[in-house]
Amino acid sequence: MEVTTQNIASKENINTWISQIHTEFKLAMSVDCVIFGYTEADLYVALIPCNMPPYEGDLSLVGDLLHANEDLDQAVDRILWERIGLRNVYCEQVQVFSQLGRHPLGRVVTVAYYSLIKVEDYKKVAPADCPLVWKKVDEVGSLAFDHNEVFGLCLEKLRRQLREHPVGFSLLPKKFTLNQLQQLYEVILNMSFDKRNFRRKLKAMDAIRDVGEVERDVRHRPAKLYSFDLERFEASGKNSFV
Amino acid sequence: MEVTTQNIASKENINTWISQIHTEFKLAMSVDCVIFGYTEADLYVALIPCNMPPYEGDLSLVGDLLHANEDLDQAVDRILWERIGLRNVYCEQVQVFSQLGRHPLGRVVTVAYYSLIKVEDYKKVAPADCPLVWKKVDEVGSLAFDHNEVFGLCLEKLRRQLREHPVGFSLLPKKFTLNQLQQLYEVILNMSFDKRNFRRKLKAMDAIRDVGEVERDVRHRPAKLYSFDLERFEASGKNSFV
DNA sequence: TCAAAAGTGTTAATGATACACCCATGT
DNA sequence: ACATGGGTGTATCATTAACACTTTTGA
Repeated sequence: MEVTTQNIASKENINTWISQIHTEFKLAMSVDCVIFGYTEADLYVALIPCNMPPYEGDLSLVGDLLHANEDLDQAVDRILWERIGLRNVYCEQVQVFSQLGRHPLGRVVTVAYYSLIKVEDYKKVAPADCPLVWKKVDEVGSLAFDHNEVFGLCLEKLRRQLREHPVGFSLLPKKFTLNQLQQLYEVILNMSFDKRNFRRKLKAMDAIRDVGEVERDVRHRPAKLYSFDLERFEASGKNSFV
Repeated sequence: MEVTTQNIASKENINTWISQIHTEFKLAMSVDCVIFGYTEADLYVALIPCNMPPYEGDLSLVGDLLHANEDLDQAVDRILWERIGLRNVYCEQVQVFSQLGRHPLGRVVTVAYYSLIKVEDYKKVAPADCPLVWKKVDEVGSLAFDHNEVFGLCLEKLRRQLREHPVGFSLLPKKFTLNQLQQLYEVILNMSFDKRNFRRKLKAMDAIRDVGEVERDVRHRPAKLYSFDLERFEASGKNSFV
């Protein structure tokens, strides 16, 4: 930290604020969603062809401008509804990108969010004319704008959150087997876990509850079903999943 | 996650974007800085009296509008220079607050940052007419706008970062004693550590280097001086301080 | 010689990792 | 009966937490 002589701002008053807010500013905000799509085999990200010079032909994240009558969280919900056809999707704000010149058409400050959906849920409601492209997260090529940076940060944050918070359960049925849960962690984190250690740790977390049922119609020993128990997890004060 | 029928957005094209960016939007962005001031005894936060109805008389965080020719990081640097008289201050972006109606004068979306300075550095350059008020972080009362929420999140993030990243060294002289370092962790995290365990852990991190000197002019056994060694720390791949 | 803070090791408890076999079901 | 995935326990190692005395300097 450098210490130098002072340079005090001229004091603003209400009138300068009002005039600045209403006249000086012509700035747009957008939201860019890193929509992660989960399957039991892989983690994907939703991309769309970009039609804006100079990025025509590249893929970009799914985004839109913030409207005047909504806050950012509402904008994310709207975008997911309009583009993906899903509501009540798990979302997290990640970071703001405000670099001058990041958008070719003018001053657009964007806020990155990630969200988590099941690809199968999307498939049920996917529009025929929808240009969405799903790429495996480790096969994302060069994206439009600064979207590679945005994507990278969101993937990092997703993985950090998954390790420390009960984030993944929105991707499983209400009742799930422990193997489904482990598979989810393995796919998203791109690593593998020892089955016994994974189970021991998970049970010690007080986050899941045996619902007393088992799988049906499998041609092997049926697995017990569990459900996520948010109350018990929060009461236990434990943290950090794996 | 709820799956329902689709509601596809009408496709936008470049022209709609351009017109939206340039006409629909009249939105201001601001930066609110949670400026943490460190002394060897306490952690403070810098506040200023608010002169904006309906919050006249309350204290608020130090903030300003984002100017047209700067990005957010630059705005933070400018604010710290104008208000505090310091440059090259450690800063981290924390979160965006975009709730409708959060600002009484219009649509202002704010981005929260925290920054770390030494109170003594500020005192050297503090302007006589400057209305800055330093409050201990656990004695912050009710603040203007949504600034209590902003402050709380920034304090949380500071503490998380301090535990996991080499953040605190900007608050110490280039050469410091291990007790100074421990005191810093204790003050910011508001907890105490065992001296031997703290040292063992810190040395195991490969983050500090004995510079072969000792304190002068103390009326007790002089402590060895250490310096932070960023290169060695990054090379070691270790993480998580305490 | 006294006051004041610096410095240093060991033990116990806890948590993490590695590892292999039997079980229940459908076909 | 066999193929398939489900389910379980123990031993080792690494990490963390608790704890008290001697050392060096200035006054």
